[in-house]
Amino acid sequence: MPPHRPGRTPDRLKDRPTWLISRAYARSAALLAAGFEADGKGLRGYHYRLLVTLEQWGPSSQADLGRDTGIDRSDVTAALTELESLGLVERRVDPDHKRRNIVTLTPQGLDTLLALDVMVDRTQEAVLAPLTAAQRRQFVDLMSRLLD
Amino acid sequence: MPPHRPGRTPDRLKDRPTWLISRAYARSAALLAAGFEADGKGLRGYHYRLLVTLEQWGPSSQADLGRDTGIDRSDVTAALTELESLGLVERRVDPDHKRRNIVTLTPQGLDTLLALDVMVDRTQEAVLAPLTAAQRRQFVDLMSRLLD
DNA sequence: CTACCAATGTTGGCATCTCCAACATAGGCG
DNA sequence: CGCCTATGTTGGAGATGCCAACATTGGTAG
Repeated sequence: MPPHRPGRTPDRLKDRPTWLISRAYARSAALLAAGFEADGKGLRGYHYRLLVTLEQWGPSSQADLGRDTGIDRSDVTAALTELESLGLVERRVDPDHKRRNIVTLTPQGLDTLLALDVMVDRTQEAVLAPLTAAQRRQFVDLMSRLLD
Repeated sequence: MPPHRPGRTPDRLKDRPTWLISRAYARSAALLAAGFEADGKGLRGYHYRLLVTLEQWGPSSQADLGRDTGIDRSDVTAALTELESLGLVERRVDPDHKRRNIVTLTPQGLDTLLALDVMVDRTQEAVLAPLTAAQRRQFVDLMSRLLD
């Protein structure tokens, strides 16, 4: 996976945040995709985000999962169907609000999440490799501000 | 355009560089897409990257353009065909290396590029809005290091 | 209480970006 | 001369992100 062999990056681009962000995303997404691929269960970023969110806040509605993960309602539906067919989550109708589904993480779902965590952490290391520890802290700080 | 109303971002995600990068990319890409859309010529990021690169280094082969922009050869071909049909670039066979195309920016292509530059610059401002001037410099510096 | 409005889950579709495989052609190099 | 590589092209694929439309369900304003 050769993410942009640096040919000759034009001046107009090389300092533009949108360009830097898009290049960093390309690299980071490729590394993550390779990690998920190596894992072999056919899961992708959307599934991981959903598992993480369920572990953090427990049973949630699909709409909440969408807001928490930044995934569109329709894509939440599709990803959950896949997770459900793998036995990693369960869906049931909320008895108090019949229009709502309550999604629950299964024990197998938690196991899978913990295994993926290891891979994801290794990927962070690979992405941040060029930075010192202090620079990494700065990076996380600045990126967090950017998303406020 | 509501890019991730911050529902409740899980702790596992909120400090992970890959997560931050993907969220920043989603926002930045959406802003850029809106800008291209408003511009109305049906151009997208690939076209802009190619125009910029041609302006910077003059006539180039498609393979060089691909390396410079991080765009796959096949996608360069498609995007150039669109730019050519709009009269923004010209393609001709290199007389010295008949397997190679030399791509040239037309005057209309330059005009279009300059107009897009204005929009793209405004977008940088929108993306970096939450940061101070000093933080913006830090951000560009750290992101550049990340891509070395 | 009723009528309207909002939220939810679902289906289906679309655009962009990225990458890959295969092919024919043309040059370079042993 | 024969092999290997670079180039341009075609066709395909997957991941991400969005949007529209719909039926259902709840809440709320009148």
